[in-house]
Amino acid sequence: MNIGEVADRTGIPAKTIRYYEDIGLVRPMRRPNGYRAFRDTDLHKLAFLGRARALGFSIEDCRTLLGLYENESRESSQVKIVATEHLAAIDRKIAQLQSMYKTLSHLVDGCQGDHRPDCPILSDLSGNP
Amino acid sequence: MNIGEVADRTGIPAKTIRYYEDIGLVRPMRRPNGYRAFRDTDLHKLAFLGRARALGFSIEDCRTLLGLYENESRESSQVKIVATEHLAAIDRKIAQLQSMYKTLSHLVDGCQGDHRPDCPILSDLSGNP
DNA sequence: ATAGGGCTTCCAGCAACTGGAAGCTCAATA
DNA sequence: TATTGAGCTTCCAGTTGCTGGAAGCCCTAT
Repeated sequence: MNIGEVADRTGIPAKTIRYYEDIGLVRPMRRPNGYRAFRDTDLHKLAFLGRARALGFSIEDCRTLLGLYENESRESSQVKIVATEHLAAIDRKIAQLQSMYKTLSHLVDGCQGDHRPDCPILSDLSGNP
Repeated sequence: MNIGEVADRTGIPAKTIRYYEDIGLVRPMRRPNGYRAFRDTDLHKLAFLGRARALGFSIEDCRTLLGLYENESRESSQVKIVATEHLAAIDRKIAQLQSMYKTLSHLVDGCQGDHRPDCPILSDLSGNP
């Protein structure tokens, strides 16, 4: 399979697939003409990566997970640790965004949004109590 | 004021303050010895930036907001538009993270986390329905 | 005089791509 | 058969918002 078809089938842009090869996440064969030749295993790996990335795992986490996936003698606890830590990070991020949302939505609600310059958003940002 | 004191008082690292000068967000004066000399207005601007960044505004948004802040003839509607769009972006981000959280927490819950290799997290990532 | 801390600049690197240029290859058409 | 045009290749640069480090000047205190 050429890179274009792999891109179509996985939904991962060709550019990104090349990047993943660059950083050693996939190692497709090469044809005599220099084109990458993807096997089904490469396709599966890329689909795996696509799903892991969609769940927000970092590239390094993806590398780890892919390694565990291909390691017959893995222990599910190893996978669970990675996923649990990521889950906690997501949770922290959500909390942080919700805090921003809360603050900002109050400010926005208080802003008239008219032709006059007075604005509680700017007041708050400028340190006005 | 030297950069160190400004950093202490605003909580913004000196490195970051220099970076903000680089990209034109602040323009401190210079002493004859080459040191940056920050006035109170610079301090206020940096504090403003710190708060805006803490609310998740992008640097470009910060530039806009700072411009509006300093513009006597602004209209609060201009501020409100920037803030409202940012609020919507935060909302989208929260929704995305919550979706990830939901999926991943289900998978984590289903994982035994023991010495055996079987793991629903990897099964899911590998495309197992 | 010297030690230290603070200040300066510049260069590089992080994550995870993405865009673009220059150039080769291949399949299909005129 | 010659030539399009799409698809492939590599490499370099840029994105966002810093952050670290090196080399070197400045200032104060001992």
